[in-house]
Amino acid sequence: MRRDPWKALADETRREILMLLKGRPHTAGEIADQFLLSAATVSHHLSVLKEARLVEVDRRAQTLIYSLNVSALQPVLSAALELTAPEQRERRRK
Amino acid sequence: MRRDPWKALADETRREILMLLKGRPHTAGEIADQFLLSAATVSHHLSVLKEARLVEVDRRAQTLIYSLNVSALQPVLSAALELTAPEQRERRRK
DNA sequence: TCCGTATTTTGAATATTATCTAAATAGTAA
DNA sequence: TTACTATTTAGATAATATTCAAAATACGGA
Repeated sequence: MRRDPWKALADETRREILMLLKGRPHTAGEIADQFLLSAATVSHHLSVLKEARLVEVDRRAQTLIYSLNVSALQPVLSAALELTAPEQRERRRK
Repeated sequence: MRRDPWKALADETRREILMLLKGRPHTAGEIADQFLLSAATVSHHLSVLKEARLVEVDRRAQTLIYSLNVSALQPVLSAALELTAPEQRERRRK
C-alpha cells in the first residue's frame, strides 16, 4: 500500500521514531523499547512509515532492522519551503 | 483550541488552501469556490488552519479575509530539515 | 427594523486512525 | 520436530476526522 508522507508524519510517535533512526538504524525491538506503547502498536507505526517510504527494512535472521530514508522527506520539505519562500522571480535564461 | 501544525498539514485540501493563500489573501467565499466541497466543509478546514496558526483572519464587513502565516510553518520546516540534515558537528566556541 | 449576503456552527453519517491483547509467522538452534 | 526469540497480523474498540445539509450569526443597507 502507498501512503502519503504527510499523513505518516502527522503522528508524533512516528516523528519520534524517525528522529531515533536519524542517529543509526535500530531493530524493531529497540525502537519499541523507547516507547510506552505495545510492540504491536509500534510495529503498526513502522508499517505506516514503511508504506510512506520514510523507512527501509533489512532482515538479519529473526531481527528486522529499520533505517531512515531521507529521500522520502524531499516532497514534504519542498512543499514547506515553497509555502515559506518569497514569491519566485522569473528565471533569467532558458 | 490549539492545534498541531503537522496534523493541519496532513490534509491535502488544507495544503491546497495554503498554496492559494501564498499568492495573496482570499475571502472565505473565494477559497470555497476553488474546491468541489461545500462552503461549510471549507469553513471547517479554515478553522483547523486557524487553530494551527497557519492562517490569520481579518474581517471586512460580512467578509472574512484569510491570509497565510508562514511563521507557523517554521517548526515543521525545522523538524524536516533536522531529519534530512547530516549529523550535526559540535559547535566550536560557546 | 427587516432583508440580503457572507460565513460559521450544529448535528449527524461515515471513514480513518491509534491502540490493545491474542494469535500467527519467520528464523535459529537443540 | 520442538522450543525459543523477534516481530507482525488479526480482530476489536475508542477516538478523531471529513463531509454535508440545515440552522444560526454577523454585518450593512433600505
